Amino acid sequence: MHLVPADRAGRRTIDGHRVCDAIAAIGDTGRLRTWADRFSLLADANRLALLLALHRTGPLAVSDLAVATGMNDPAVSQALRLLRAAGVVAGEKEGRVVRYRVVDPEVGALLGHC
Amino acid sequence: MHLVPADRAGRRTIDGHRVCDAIAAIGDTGRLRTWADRFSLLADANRLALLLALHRTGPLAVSDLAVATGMNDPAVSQALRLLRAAGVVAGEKEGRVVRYRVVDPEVGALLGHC
DNA sequence: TGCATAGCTGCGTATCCGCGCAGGTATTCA
DNA sequence: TGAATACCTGCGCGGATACGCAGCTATGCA
Repeated sequence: MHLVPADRAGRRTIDGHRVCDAIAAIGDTGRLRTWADRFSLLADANRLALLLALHRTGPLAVSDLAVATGMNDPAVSQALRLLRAAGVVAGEKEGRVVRYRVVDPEVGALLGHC
Repeated sequence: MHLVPADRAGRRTIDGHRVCDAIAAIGDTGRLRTWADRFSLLADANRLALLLALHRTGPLAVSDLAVATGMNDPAVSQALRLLRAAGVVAGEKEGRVVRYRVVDPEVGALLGHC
């Protein structure tokens, strides 16, 4: 049960076994980063507004999102680009209109809490 | 059904009624900010590690959290101060040791997803 | 073909935030 | 009483980022 990495093994602890439990509870670093990044996408009020609108009312065009949130279109575009790069939303082009929707089920579940 | 504020009423829309639906879906601005702030607390890998450790293994001392996460104690203290100010965690002093735990049920529910 | 609209991109800036470092306070024990 | 320990705080820096502005591309229509 020596889950403490070698570079921290010399440090004093209060409850050694609970430290090991905590390390096990934290789990893989990559998984941790993935979730932190996911939460980071929801941590901005404007992005959260966009995602809630898409999650609850279905596919919406960029202009409509801009009007609904009070942002101007470059800001909406930039936010959507970020979310699209993260695989959270996807856009479907119909003529010169692009309608976005939420495609990440994990994020969808988180949005269900708000 | 004129949910569009006066200052944006002049802007063009693709689907006017869906814009109103979206505004209703976004809801109150204050509630939006509250949730964005909540997600913001989970958006940092180190804070998320602290919270997961506390959530899954119960009360832990600051030093033990520092060893478990690889942070040094000032960083842990500062993170815990932030979380305590937000009402997410609470510390109980026993002698010269302070053990923290998660007290916000909303955040606890979010941590259950990771 | 010419014009208007929907959406995207690059740039510069202002802001925020997490962390390391040094030092301070409180509690325990010899 | 003095030393060691657990925790907290202030300061300063480096990095990330969200937004406004200007300009670009693509599609539809007269």
